[in-house]
Amino acid sequence: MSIEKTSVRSLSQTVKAQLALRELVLRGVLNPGERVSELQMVERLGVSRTPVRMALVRLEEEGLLEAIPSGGFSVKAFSEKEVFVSIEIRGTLEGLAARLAAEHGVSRSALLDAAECLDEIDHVIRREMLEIDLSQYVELNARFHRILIDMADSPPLARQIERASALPFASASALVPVQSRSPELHHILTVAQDQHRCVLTAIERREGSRAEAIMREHARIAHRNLERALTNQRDMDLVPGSALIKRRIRA
Amino acid sequence: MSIEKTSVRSLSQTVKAQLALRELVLRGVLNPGERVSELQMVERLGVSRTPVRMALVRLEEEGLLEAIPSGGFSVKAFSEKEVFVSIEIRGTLEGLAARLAAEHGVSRSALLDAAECLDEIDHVIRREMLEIDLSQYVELNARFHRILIDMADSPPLARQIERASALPFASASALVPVQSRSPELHHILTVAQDQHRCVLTAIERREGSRAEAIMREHARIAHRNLERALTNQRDMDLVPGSALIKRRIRA
DNA sequence: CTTTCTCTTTATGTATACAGGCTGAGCAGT
DNA sequence: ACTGCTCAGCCTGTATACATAAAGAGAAAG
Repeated sequence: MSIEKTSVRSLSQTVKAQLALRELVLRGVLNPGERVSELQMVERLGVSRTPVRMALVRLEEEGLLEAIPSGGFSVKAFSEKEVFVSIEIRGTLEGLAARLAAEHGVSRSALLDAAECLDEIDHVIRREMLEIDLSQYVELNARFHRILIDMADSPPLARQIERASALPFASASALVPVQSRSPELHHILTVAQDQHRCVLTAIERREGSRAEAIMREHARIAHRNLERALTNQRDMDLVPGSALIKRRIRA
Repeated sequence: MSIEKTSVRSLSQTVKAQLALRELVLRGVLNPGERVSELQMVERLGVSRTPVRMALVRLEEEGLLEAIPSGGFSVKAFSEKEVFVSIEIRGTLEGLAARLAAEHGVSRSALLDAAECLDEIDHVIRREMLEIDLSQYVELNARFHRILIDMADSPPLARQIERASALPFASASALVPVQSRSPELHHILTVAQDQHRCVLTAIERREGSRAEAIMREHARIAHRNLERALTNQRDMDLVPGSALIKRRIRA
């Protein structure tokens, strides 16, 4: 988020390489399965081998690359099923976070922060039926999810969720833009926002099991969005990292 | 497992450094919070800076180290709560795996493999009431959990579980040895084994929700073991990575 | 006696040279 | 024409030199 504001000059070579390389992978410039040669990246990114190497290791950790047994890395390919499971994993972990938050109880101020965030989302959704500012929604949605994870107050869980969300198509608001051309857009956002409200209420009332169930179901909205994109080819460009998904022939 | 058989000579310098460094951290030679200097490790491990650096990055990914903002890494410290949550995360993910396996359905041969493994565990447990070979139990237990994860047939999930189990005290059979001196040993193993049987039955019958619940509860046996070790100081040496856990004063 | 500033020491980040192994192309033999 | 082998090119793993930034010690000033 705020890291974007940092000037490119101030970034370390490693971070620079990591960002550039991730972009290359996500945009599909590097094809899935293809080997990523260090030297080629050296001349393409303009940094030396050491930072490139570092970036490769970190991108493997992120799940965008995979290690080749004989050495080096290749661009990872994902089956449709793997994408669905990745979303399910994220939802499950967020569900756990919501349950922990509910069971431990959370501070008044955290609840107020969350509620305020939801009010802002309401404002974005209801402003006018048409022309919803999706980028604003995406940002607020991400913020709400972040608040929720903070409520769990468990660094290991936060870390694990972060890892699960590192896959470009698995993060909380990655697939929201898929609906941008859909007539159901307003409908789906309304449902999602209701889940937001419900989970917050559940946490407030210490209803752990309910909070967990809601967050799981909430993540499945992403399933639907993905399903939509897989059916309507033209919506696939709205899916981040779609270049990595190996399409199956669909009836 | 089988990697242990590989001669040290054949291992890459990076892997060698990684193993040695992990050992140093786990045995508490390096204290939590302490900075891990590359150069010191170079002379202690007998490899050059590059592999040491690589090992540091990988151990950070494992969760044993954490990056220092100004550069470098330090040994991570875990609160008791964080350890409990780490176990809960592992259990939750294994629960998801069990549910997926149940819902997708599993091949006959996988079910037979699992059943055979459980028979072997029975054999170990029932052999004689006293003197159970715990190391054998630990290995078979790990094998069963592995089979279960394979049943889910989801590389992303397997990967995530692997990550969650990377923390030394969070893995499936890490805390089993804590009971070695306990009179309840046989009792607890019996209960755990029953859960193994039940989850397998649930998967076979496609009872996804039940399979999930059982695996979650199964992981909570580790909670109990940890609680025991935290109460009885003398059992703490049986907890892997206990050096990393910052004890709270207990009433 | 405490505090602050400076200087020295040492840490990491980066670049690059070197060695060993893998891959693939081309050639020879069947 | 096909198959197997050899060799060359390239790629990664490793070591190390250099630059820059941080941390700590020591001295001087308040």
